Amino acid sequence: MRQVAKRSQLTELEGAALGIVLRAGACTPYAVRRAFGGSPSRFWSGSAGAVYPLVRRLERRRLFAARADRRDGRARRLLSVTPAGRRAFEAWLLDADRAADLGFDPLRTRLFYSDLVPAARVAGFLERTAAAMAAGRGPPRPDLPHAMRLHESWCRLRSGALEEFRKSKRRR
Amino acid sequence: MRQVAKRSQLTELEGAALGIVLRAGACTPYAVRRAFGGSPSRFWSGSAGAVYPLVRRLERRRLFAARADRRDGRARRLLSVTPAGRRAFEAWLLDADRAADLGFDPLRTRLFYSDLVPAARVAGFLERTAAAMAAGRGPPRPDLPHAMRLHESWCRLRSGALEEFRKSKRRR
DNA sequence: ACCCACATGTAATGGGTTACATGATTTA
DNA sequence: TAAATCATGTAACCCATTACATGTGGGT
Repeated sequence: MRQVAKRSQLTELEGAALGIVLRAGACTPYAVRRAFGGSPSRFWSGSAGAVYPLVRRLERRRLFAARADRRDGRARRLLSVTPAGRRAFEAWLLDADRAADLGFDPLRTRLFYSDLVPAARVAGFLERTAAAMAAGRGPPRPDLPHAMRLHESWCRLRSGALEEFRKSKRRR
Repeated sequence: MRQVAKRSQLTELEGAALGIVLRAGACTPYAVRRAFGGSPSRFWSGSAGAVYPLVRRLERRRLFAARADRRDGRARRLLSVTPAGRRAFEAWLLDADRAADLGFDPLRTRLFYSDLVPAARVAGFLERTAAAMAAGRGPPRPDLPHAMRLHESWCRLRSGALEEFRKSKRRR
């Protein structure tokens, strides 16, 4: 899965990066990396090779502004979102067509093809998956109540879908 | 978002491609493209530049076998899955750790940052998104009942999450 | 005749991953 | 003092996207 991005439209990663800096008020590219890395999905890894070029890209497009800061010896750059950046962020977030897209779910993909594998092995797989989901990393940003509710309700719904699938297999 | 793929581990796209050919018994790379393109998510576009090199890759790794076929003038290649291919497919599908990953959902991402946008605009966005999800492309592969059930239950789940979020906003 | 679907591919480009490189500060 | 964390970046690689190129077969 890759980013789509018609000319000048923000990618998912870029939109999220603007959101992170907007929420923080101002922060370093490193903090953006941490925020991505703390996500409960491996698809938001926040690798250096992704984040630093992304930040430079958004600076060139005047959506980020950066100022140097070396209050404590460390040379860091503090990012903030420009007015144009905020407008781009809102346009990205409020795009209902992109929001409606089903996205990409490794569990859904596997269930879709699970009829091609012996049922006994699938049953074991479903059990292990349910366990891994339950044991999965805790909720991201416990400091943000709305984000926690969202994370919880998403996990609950996914577990629900998995249980529904297991029941329908047993019934058959 | 990019594929992860530790050396010799199948990517999501590769696993799904094996699944498509296993289900068809034998089919052309073009049919694999169609299958990807018919997916309800834009993240499975099935572009030529993705599928043809992918097929060659899996041929080199002896997971696909190809034979030429020109029964009706058209020069086509018929793919089949080798025994090693089936083993790789099962290992890919039965990977509970990868299945448990939350994946990548454009709606979830936007809800996560929605507190940064004026509530009135978010309300309109949620309504448009609900409408777009309802009007979205129909279910994929109505010929496969298990796939249809899965698709339906997944859409229902996402709509449920959206409604839950809207209610929690209204309560506030 | 023309267009659409079938069918196979390549080239340029974009962008994410892994791994590496460097250095300061904090903590065990 | 050694390790972890903060902090910034680059280089090689992989792979998906867009756009292009080429040709056949069937329907209007």
